[in-house]
Amino acid sequence: MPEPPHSVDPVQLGAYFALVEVSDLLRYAIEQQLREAGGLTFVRFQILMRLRLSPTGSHRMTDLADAIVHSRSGLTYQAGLLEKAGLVARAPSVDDERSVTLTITEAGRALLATVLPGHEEVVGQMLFEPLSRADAQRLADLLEPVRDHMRAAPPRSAEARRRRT
Amino acid sequence: MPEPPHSVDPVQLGAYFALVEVSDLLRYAIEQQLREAGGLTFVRFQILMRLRLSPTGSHRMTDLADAIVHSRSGLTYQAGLLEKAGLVARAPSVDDERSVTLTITEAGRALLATVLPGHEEVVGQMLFEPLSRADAQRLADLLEPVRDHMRAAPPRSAEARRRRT
DNA sequence: TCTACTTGCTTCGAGTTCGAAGCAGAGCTA
DNA sequence: TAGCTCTGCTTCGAACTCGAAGCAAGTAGA
Repeated sequence: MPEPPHSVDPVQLGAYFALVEVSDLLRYAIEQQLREAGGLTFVRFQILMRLRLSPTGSHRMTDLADAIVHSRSGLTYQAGLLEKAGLVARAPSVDDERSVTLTITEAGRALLATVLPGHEEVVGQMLFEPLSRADAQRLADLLEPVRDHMRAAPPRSAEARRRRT
Repeated sequence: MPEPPHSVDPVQLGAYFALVEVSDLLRYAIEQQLREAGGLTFVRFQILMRLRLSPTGSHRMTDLADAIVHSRSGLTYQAGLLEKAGLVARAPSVDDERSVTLTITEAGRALLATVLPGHEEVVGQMLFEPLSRADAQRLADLLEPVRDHMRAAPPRSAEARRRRT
């Protein structure tokens, strides 16, 4: 007896495709805006944002790498660029000589302030214009558990997997 | 009188952050699986899938570029790799001598067949494990209008914008 | 405390992306 | 049909990403 052709749930498929395309187009639009408004990429913007949101204005390299970029080397590169641009200061950590602490500078905060209104506008127009407040709430309620699930479950990178072995 | 510090709607912020992180982690997990299962990247996988879904098994370069990659040159590069790997055939279009038509080969279909079960498993585990069927439906219902809105609204790329001018 | 392992970051090379520039085929207007 | 413009793709250089390898600082066990 022939197997049924193993069709995937079309609802899941629709959600999956929409998610991929939405995040792809959103990211692309964001990159455009950040580039034009302040010569930033999305990755650098995310690093600055994370630093700014921290009470101390700083983070260790590793923590940023895990959160934003999928490799340490990638973060080293970006940190170098941000430092060269004066948006961030790099210093060895006090407690651990190996560790490097990144701190956002005043120039970094200023650039964020410049760029943020446009950023919010793009996100608002692209993502939230077709969504009511209730829709946004529903979207958050759906995606936040998924995010937590993803964070918990799998090795985040081959590097992390290797280290874990 | 001082302006209120212009706080963004925290619900929207949560949905936005969750979306970015979910799609980022999902994409990364997918890349891993595709690489290990068949030496594919997500971009190449998407190109093959789109070709396979077409009744003729083929598409023009431009259509693929608009859908998957944000530049023509990026697609030229990927098409070259896929052709070299024998997964795709490249031929000038019949009706338009400038245009190039990409067609998936038997080898391409076979590779997709090899890779797809694992792909579905990853997506199922990462994205849909924490979601009920009804949740998946809700997610699709939320994101599909957003996707349509994004497709309609803005120039997709600087290249496209320039062309339009 | 000496040795072996682990951790945190950097350097390097390979692969991928984009936009600018360029070329050739198609289409339009006089 | 000659000349202009537009369109479709490619080539090129610059920027960015990753994983492997390497180094130095910390940690744990004998």
